[in-house]
Amino acid sequence: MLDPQLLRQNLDDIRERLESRGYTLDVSSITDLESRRKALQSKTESLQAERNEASKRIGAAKARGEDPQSILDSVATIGDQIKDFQLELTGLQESIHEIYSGIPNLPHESVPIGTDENDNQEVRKWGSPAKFDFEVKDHVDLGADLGMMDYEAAARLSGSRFVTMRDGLARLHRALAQFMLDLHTREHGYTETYVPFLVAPEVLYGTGQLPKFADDQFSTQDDPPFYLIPTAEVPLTNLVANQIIEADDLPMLKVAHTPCFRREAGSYGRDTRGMIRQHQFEKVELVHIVEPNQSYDALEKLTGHAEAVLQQLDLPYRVITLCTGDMGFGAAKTYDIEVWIPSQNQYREISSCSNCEAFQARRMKARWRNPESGKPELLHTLNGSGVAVGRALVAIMENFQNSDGSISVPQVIRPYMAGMEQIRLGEG
RNA sequence: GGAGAGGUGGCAGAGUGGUCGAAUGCGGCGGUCUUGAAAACCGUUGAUCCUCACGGGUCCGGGGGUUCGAAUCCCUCCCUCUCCGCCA
Repeated sequence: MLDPQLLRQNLDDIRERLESRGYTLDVSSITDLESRRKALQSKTESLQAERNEASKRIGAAKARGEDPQSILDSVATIGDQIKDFQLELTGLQESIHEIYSGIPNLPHESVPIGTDENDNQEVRKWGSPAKFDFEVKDHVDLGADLGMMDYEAAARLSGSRFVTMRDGLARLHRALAQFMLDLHTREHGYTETYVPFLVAPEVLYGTGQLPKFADDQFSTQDDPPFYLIPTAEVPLTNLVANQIIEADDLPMLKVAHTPCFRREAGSYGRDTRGMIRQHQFEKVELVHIVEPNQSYDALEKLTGHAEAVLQQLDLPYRVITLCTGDMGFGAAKTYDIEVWIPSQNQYREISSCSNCEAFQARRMKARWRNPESGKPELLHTLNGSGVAVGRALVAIMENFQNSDGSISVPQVIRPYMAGMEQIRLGEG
C-alpha cells in the first residue's frame, strides 16, 4: 500500500507515475471519498468528545452526591447519533482502504519506463552457453529417456502441471535445495528458517497477494480459509508483521526452502510442457528486512547472492531490470535473473529479486525503532529467489546433458550426491 | 476431540461500572554521585488516526451487545497454557 498521506496530497503526481506501469488511478472517486470521509470523521469525533466530557461530569456529580439527571437528559440521544455516524464512517473507510489496497507500488526512479518484457533492460551477462555437437534434448525427453521423470504418472494423481521424479533426478533435485541453503547460510549470512506452508488470509494481504490476486492462490475450505503459500516470501516477510524491530536487529536476512503452490490462472497454454511452470514447485527464497536507507544496497546484495548460486553451478545467465510495465504489484524495482535453456535457445527466468520498499511493511505494520527519532517507522522489505529449485534442475539437465543422454552432475553438487558424477540410465 | 485455567504497556503484574491510557516492579533513556563503571537517588519512558496548529478521537486478544459512561457486565470467535485422548 502507498502512503495514504502522500496519496492525498499528491494525487495527480502519483497518477502520472503509476501510468508508467499501466495502472490508471481513479483520482475523482478518491477525492470524493476522501472529502466525505474527512467531514464525517471530524463530525463524529467532536460528538465523541462531547459525550466523553458529559460522561465525566456525570461521574463527578455522582461522586459529589448530586443528581446528574439534567446532564443525562442533555446526552440522551448522543449515543445513537454517534453510532449512526460511525457506521457510515466505517463504511467509507472500508471503501477507501479497498481502493488503496489495490494500488500497485510506485516504481523507483531508476526503473526503465516501458510497457512489457520487450522494454526490460539487460544489466549484465555471465558465462556463455555451451556449444553442443549433437542434437540437444529438452529436459522432458532427457528425463523420460532416463526413466526418472514422469509427467503422465503425476497427471494420474493430480492432473496437469505436476511431475514425479525418481532415482538420480529426484536426488539431484533434493541436492540442489540443500546446496543453495548451505551456500546462503554459510557464505551469505542468512538465517535458515522453517515456516508454515499454510497461512491465514491476512498474511497474504500483508505481502500483497490478497485481495487482488486471490485467483492465483490455492486455499482450503476452512473458515477462514488457509492459503497454500505461493512462495516462501509470504511467511518469511510476514515474520515481522505487527512488530517493532530494534535497530540492532537489522538487517534481517532470512532463507527458507519450501514448496510453492500456484494456480497459474491465466497462463493456459503457456509452458505446458515440462517443469518450467507447475502448480507445485520448490524454491529457496531470500528475504531481507532492512532500514529504509539501506534497501537499494540490499537489493544489489540480494541479487548477487542469487547469482552466486548460478555461478557455482556454472550455469550461464543474464540479469535484467524489469521495466515499469513488467514489474509485480508490490515491487518498486526488480531484477530478474534468467538462466540459459539450450532447448529453447533463450534465457528463462530463474530468480526475481525485488525491493518492495515500505509497500508490504505498511500493509503488515512492520516497523523498526529509528534511533534518530526514537519513533517506530516502517521497514523496507526485499525478496528474491535464491533460486527456483525446479528450474535449476531443468537448467542443469539441459546444460549438462551428454550425447548419450546422461547428465553430468555439477562439481559443487557431487558432495550432496555421494560423489556421483553422472546421472545415467539404469543407475540410481 | 474432552476437561480446566488464562489473554492488560518492551517484560512481569494490579485493576470487577465513572477524572483509568491504566498502580507498582523490572527493563530502556536522561541526570546526580564517581577518574570511569557498578550501586544508590531523581526525572523520564505505549501505539495510532484526524488537524498547519491548538486540540481532539481510538486502542486493555478480535467482533458484537448492555449503559450517559466498559479493561471491568453479557454474547461470540480466536489464541496460549495444563491434564486426558489420538497421532508423526
